[in-house]
Amino acid sequence: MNYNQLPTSQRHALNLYVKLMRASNRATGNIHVHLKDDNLTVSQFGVLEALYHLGPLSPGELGEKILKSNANLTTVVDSLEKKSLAERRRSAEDRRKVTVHLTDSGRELIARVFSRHAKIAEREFEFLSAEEQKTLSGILKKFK
Amino acid sequence: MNYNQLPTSQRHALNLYVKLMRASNRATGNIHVHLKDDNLTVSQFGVLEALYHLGPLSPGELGEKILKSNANLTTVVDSLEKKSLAERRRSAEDRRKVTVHLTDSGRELIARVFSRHAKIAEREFEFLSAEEQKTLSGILKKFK
DNA sequence: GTTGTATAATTCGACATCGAAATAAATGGA
DNA sequence: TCCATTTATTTCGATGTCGAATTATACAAC
Repeated sequence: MNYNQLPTSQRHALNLYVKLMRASNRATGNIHVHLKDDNLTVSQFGVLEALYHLGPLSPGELGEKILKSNANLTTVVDSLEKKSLAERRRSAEDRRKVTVHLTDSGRELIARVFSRHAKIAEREFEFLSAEEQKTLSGILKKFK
Repeated sequence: MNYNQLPTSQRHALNLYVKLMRASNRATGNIHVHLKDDNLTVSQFGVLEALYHLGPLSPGELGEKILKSNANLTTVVDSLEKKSLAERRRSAEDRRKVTVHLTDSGRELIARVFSRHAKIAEREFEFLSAEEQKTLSGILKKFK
């Protein structure tokens, strides 16, 4: 079976889809490598980073940030608590609500890891010219 | 802690990274939804599709195609065999080698699912103009 | 032939992830 | 006040995924 039988627009869309996956996969892969040095998963890093830059958040909010299910957030936060990198605090006014806070050692860790992450991200894209990066960014922004 | 303290190039790279993840996540999410109708995971679909368009492949080759580990391929192929969508054949010349083949019902299924997939991919990107799609494709091609 | 090295796939153990069900707490009527 | 509904999170069960170790086979050098 051959792709050529497809309408052009579909063929182009499929190509675009594959390239998009390949690009994001490559990026994630490289991140993954450096996170392993500090024994963090991508999700754990995502949570720490969100807390670092946005302050305490609920599991629900964290799920939206890192694009994972609520159920999964429970596990991720559990693992961060076990490593004493973050902690849950239950709201006194509304006891259904939980906010997740960085601990001192969590903050110390994410500061270090994030700065490395930023450098790696920079390297990751430096094969594109500033112009290309700008164009790419402009187009990707339209994905909602 | 604030992003603004970072060098501009790092800030831009981080933004780009986030946008890339968001875009690919959105795409995968939509795929996922339609695959569930036929009880396929993204990996299972990837394998079926590769076999459909490229013919019989080894687990190793399939792993490269769908960007998953060899170990995982064993599981994915197992699940396809269990559903009688694909089957392993061991090479007679070199008995270490295995090739995975579509069964008739596998071929029938992937033909149907792939055509739906192509339509969904088309819809997925139609919010971008033909011009933008072309530009995006050109830049993403540079990711190797 | 025997041994060592390379290669292909699988097994194993440890997590990550999801959707659905369960739990807990707040809230807004009758 | 009590009940139904909504909201936030967690638990549960099933899969997916990885890296490392294992198994099976081929091949080359001696």
